[in-house]
Amino acid sequence: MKTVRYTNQQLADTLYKIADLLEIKGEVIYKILAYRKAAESLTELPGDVNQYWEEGKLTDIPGVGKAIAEKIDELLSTGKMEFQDRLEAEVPSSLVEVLQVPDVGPKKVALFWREAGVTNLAELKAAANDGKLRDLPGMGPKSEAKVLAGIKALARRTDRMPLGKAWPFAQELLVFLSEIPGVQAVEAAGSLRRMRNTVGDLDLLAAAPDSGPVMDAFVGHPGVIEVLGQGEVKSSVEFSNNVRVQLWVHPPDRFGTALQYATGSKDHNVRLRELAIKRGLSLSDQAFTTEAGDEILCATEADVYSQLDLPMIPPELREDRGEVKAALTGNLPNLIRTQELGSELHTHSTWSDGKLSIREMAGEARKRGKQVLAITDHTYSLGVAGGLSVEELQEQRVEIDVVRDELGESIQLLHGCEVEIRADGTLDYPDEILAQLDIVIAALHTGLRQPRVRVTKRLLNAINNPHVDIIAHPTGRIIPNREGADLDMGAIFEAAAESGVALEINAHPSRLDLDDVYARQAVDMGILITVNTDAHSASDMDLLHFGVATARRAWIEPQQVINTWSYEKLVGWLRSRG
DNA sequence: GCCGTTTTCGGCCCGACTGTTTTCAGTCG
Repeated sequence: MKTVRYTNQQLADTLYKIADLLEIKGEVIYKILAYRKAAESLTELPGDVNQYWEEGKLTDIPGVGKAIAEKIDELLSTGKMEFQDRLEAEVPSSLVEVLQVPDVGPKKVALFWREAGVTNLAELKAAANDGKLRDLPGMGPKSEAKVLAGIKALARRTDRMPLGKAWPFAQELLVFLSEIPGVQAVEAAGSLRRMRNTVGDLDLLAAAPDSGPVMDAFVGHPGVIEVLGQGEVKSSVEFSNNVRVQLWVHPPDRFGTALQYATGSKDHNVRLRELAIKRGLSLSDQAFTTEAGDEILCATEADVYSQLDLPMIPPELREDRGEVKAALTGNLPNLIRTQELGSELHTHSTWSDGKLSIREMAGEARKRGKQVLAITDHTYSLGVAGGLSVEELQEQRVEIDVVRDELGESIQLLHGCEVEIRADGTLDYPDEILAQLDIVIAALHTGLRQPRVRVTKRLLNAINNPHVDIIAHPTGRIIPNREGADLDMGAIFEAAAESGVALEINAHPSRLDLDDVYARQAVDMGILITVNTDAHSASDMDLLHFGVATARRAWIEPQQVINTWSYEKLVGWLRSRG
């Protein structure tokens, strides 16, 4: 009998904590890594862990074997885990916060705990201030000062930043780097290059024959407030906006291995190293090395992959989600590209909360090479966004027709709406009004905190309405502050597959909703995807590539996304839906 | 503790940087 409900994330957090405590305790590293791997796997799991548990399929989760499955089972059945309780009796769990301090790892935490009686952050700070750490083995005045600096850094450390913040800042720094004399190439690496929806530290690379002057110029950037480290190959700094940036500088003939290494992900790189080892090679950020000790240099990433007899794997796929196997067997997807999206199907005008008129939006869309633009303003329940009444919608239709006449064939305008799914699950316009529109998008904006069953039912109502063509930003999450609604995604996907409605990947970097994991699950079930900017202004239209990146992370190919279809095919599909 | 197109046992990436050391340990990515 089930007594406790844990979300995937809560369970993952428990496993992460166990890993931290084991590490402080001094367990063998591979046991710790196993717990972390299982935790990471849970955070990425598309389905609900409770369902795996109910079906007795916990060990189907990658990284979850017999031992961890038993512990999860105990926790979900009884709400307790004896292993964890015993561990916490042995190692104070408040030491986990001490482990968060930069430059303080498990060995130091154990040292401070066992030798100086430190059990939490406050005690660590007091001990460092009192000069009690400097005389411990392996410590000294500099290390003690580093602990205090680390505590300060921890206090001001912000969480991972949204991609929408990291991206423009990285572009700015890349321009700065590219202008340093001697620099031949620059590139952003890390999770930014893989286009994860949030980014921790920025990882940047420069190719230059002589790294010294580049490093000097980098740490001398006017925005740098602290140099955390500076070496020949790597330097690390903190900027005044609290963003930490690492720069690697490699000679041009080693740029390929360096870029591949720095792009990650860690797990993807592990897979590549395994392949290298099978070929008698070891792979590092510097080069391949043969067993005889000879180096094989790679100037480009394509060289790195080709050395392993692999096609180039796009950065967005490098998450160890089967991409290496797919590459080996010639089954990499033909990933969608931004320029293939000829239609923008979710935009707003001054009729509701947009900044531009219909005429101006059409001009901006045309400027960006669009052949089709749908105007989909909010409906009246969403008062804060100036939603349209039925009468206003009819007036808007008149204006659409006028602009259509002006534009001729240069761009096709669709008249639609983003119809509100009300708190009771009904839609804002009656069916006969929806039927008159070229395209209907339905979306949740309110009542996102309703209980799972209720909020899921609202969305199902919309999916099952024959006039609804698209579900916009399905979960309603806002990065980084707002969790999405507690939806039963399994039920949502089944209904969407059945009704043929398209699910949106909203391209705004604060949404990216559906996320990559859900989107991949959706297309695997044959559900159509639409990628839209939800533009409220001209500049919003330039955010499309974030949505496309999310689609690429979901292994999505062009034909699965309705925005790539010809106008005729798109309209045919819309008409067939009533 | 997990895992298997060489394996059910024996692996599990590896190098840069820093501060403490006189050759290495800890941390990080």
